[in-house]
Amino acid sequence: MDERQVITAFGSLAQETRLRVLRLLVQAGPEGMAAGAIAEEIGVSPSNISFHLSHLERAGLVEARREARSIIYSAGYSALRDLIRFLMEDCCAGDPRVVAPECCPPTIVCS
Amino acid sequence: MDERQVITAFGSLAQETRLRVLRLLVQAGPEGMAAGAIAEEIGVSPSNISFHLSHLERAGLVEARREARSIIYSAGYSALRDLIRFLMEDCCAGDPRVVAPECCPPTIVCS
DNA sequence: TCCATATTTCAATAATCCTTGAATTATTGA
DNA sequence: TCAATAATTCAAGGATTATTGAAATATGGA
Repeated sequence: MDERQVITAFGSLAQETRLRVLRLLVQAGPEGMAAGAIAEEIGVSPSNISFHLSHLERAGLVEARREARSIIYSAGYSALRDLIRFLMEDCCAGDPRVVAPECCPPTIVCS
Repeated sequence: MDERQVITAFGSLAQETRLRVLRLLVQAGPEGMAAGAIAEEIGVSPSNISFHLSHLERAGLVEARREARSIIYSAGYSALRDLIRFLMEDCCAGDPRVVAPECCPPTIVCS
């Protein structure tokens, strides 16, 4: 993941609708949700959700698959992982002497 | 950390100069760096680095302290932690049955 | 106090991004 | 094939944001 992709990804997350969509999909899990269901849940128009889902997809933060008439979106967990890695890379110059609890991102697990 | 703060924080990271500054400061560790040194390292004007450092500070992503004539900036590690937590909160609906490696952010430590 | 250093603030321009509704495409079932 | 559903694309607007250089503020040393 290069700098340009990371900037696009953070740009995606810096917007109310998209941030809500991504959290919704993170919570929904790998099964994902249809575009229409997302739009209804978030409370925006079809055209608007499409715009924001495209943005998130270009950033790699969500994945899309067709299922009958619907398009199902799910969170791009690996991109989220890469994003965090990019930010914290070589934290504290990798020097064990300055490693402190405040330097480290949390360990988060899904349960 | 509420939604508005999170959006401001991601907005901060969605810009080349600020992203580079934050990574530089994450790597520099808690000691931090003077504004002028950051500007020189990144290659931007004093006025420009000041604009971006203010943005990062408003977002809570960096902290500032005065030391003689310089103002020293350091990474706001706790805000970074909160950001990740906000994104991954209630991942996969907290259902252990759907927990999979792809749902979890990485465990990153500083060395 | 006076000067040099370090950084911030300000105003103006340029660029980017979000929203809206209408039109378009793709899929399914009658 | 025709109609209905699901989603995307397009163009125009209004709003937000980045960049620049000049002026202003704050600090430390002579």
